[in-house]
Amino acid sequence: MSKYQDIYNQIRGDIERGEYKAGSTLPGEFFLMEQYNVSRDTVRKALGLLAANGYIQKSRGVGSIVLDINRIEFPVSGLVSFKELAPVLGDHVETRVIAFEKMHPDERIKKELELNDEDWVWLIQRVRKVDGEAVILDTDFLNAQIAPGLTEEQAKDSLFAYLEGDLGLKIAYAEKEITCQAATNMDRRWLDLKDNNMVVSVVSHTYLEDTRVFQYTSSRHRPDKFRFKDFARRIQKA
Amino acid sequence: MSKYQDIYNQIRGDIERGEYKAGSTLPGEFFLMEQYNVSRDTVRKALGLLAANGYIQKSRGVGSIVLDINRIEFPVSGLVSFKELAPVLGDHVETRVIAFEKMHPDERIKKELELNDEDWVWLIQRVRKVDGEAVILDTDFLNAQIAPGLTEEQAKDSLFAYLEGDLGLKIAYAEKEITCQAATNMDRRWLDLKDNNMVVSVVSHTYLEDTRVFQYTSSRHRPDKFRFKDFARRIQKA
DNA sequence: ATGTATTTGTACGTATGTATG
DNA sequence: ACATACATACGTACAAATACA
Repeated sequence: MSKYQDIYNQIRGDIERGEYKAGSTLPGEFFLMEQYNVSRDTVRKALGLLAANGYIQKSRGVGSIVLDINRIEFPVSGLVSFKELAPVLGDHVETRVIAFEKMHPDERIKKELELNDEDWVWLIQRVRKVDGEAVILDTDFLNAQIAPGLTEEQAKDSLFAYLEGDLGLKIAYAEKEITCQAATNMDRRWLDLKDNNMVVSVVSHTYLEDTRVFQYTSSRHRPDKFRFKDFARRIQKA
Repeated sequence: MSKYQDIYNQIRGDIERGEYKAGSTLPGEFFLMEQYNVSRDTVRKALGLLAANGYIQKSRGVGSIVLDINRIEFPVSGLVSFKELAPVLGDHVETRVIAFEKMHPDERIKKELELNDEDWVWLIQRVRKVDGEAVILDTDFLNAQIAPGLTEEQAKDSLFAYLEGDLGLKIAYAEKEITCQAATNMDRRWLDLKDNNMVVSVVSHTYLEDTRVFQYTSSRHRPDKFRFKDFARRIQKA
């Protein structure tokens, strides 16, 4: 862990614990330099992370203003695994693995994961229950060349933990697309849809640091249980 | 415009025009220093912007790899006004203003915009037509203390252009929440919902650089025309 | 209205660390 | 073992926006 990440985590903790209150300004950069005994560059990198993640708003001539973190609740946006998200969703979260097999990709998956006919993929389907109701149906395709020794236990626990922790892979970024779609028979079979005839579809491609796609996921949500929160900064135009 | 923003825009243009091809690596930081005759710090700030916006993936010991920008199409995520988004949505985009008045806020709006009883807000309702179909119903509440002289013409054109251009306000960030909801009578009255009985709701608070909320918006979309794209980076854990 | 201090932003330079190939 | 490339961290100087006396 680098110095600026340490300082980021410390200040973030201070904000989350309310030691820096929403609406107040943080100590200035030169003060923080002394407090942490680092250069201004290091302080500014830490503050940059805080700004990017919605903890502060920096303003020239004014200072760094602490934002109201309660309003944002927690990053349901970003790139976070279901397991990491679970504490936010509620107390009773379960995952049931309904399919787990190694197979050759069909045309669609070959294209999504940039594979050839002779390559292998893992197909993993999981139903997520929150408070006893099946509300999310995840279908994952993983490049099996990248994660050859995957087990069903790991799929039930957390794919990300296995890939990052055990394999040492670096998950870098993802593209997601959210749309609404008519419920399919699969949706009706596995989800407690009640009288909903639509689902919210979140399709994502996940990439490693070397820019290889390793995961293609379709996540289908019961609409009344779907919620996506986003924190977006305005990009200055030319 | 600062040097690093210039360089960001130039390299971004080169990527969008295909002069740097997806999968290739950009020239190294030291090469770019010479090419643009700037310091490494300046080059790295430009590359940092490119990485944050999904144009490149930086990798230590390897270089900065150009990502496939066609896949992402264009930032439907982020903080972008409807007018700025229009070119992406299609050729025939119209806005009709169906309500425009200055009023006192009710309890709900007072809370959302952090106002008092005696304050004023603008209520603006707009229907967005894409290819002849009414698919989005926007309801905006604006702090009228911040934008006193707003006109219906400006509301029809672009609120952001007025606020940033004419008033010189700095729009900094927004929080958005996406959910699905049952269609209301208002939705059915103004939108071409066909046989949809739900809408996708995007509720957002928009903030100025001094962290004042100035806009609270409810944007209701016909589900089959709703699409949200997101580019998310993985945050390294402690 | 003016000047001064404060605060963040930009830009430059240098050195060393770390991962990759 | 070596060269290459990005990452971190230190330093300095000045610019630009804001706040306040």
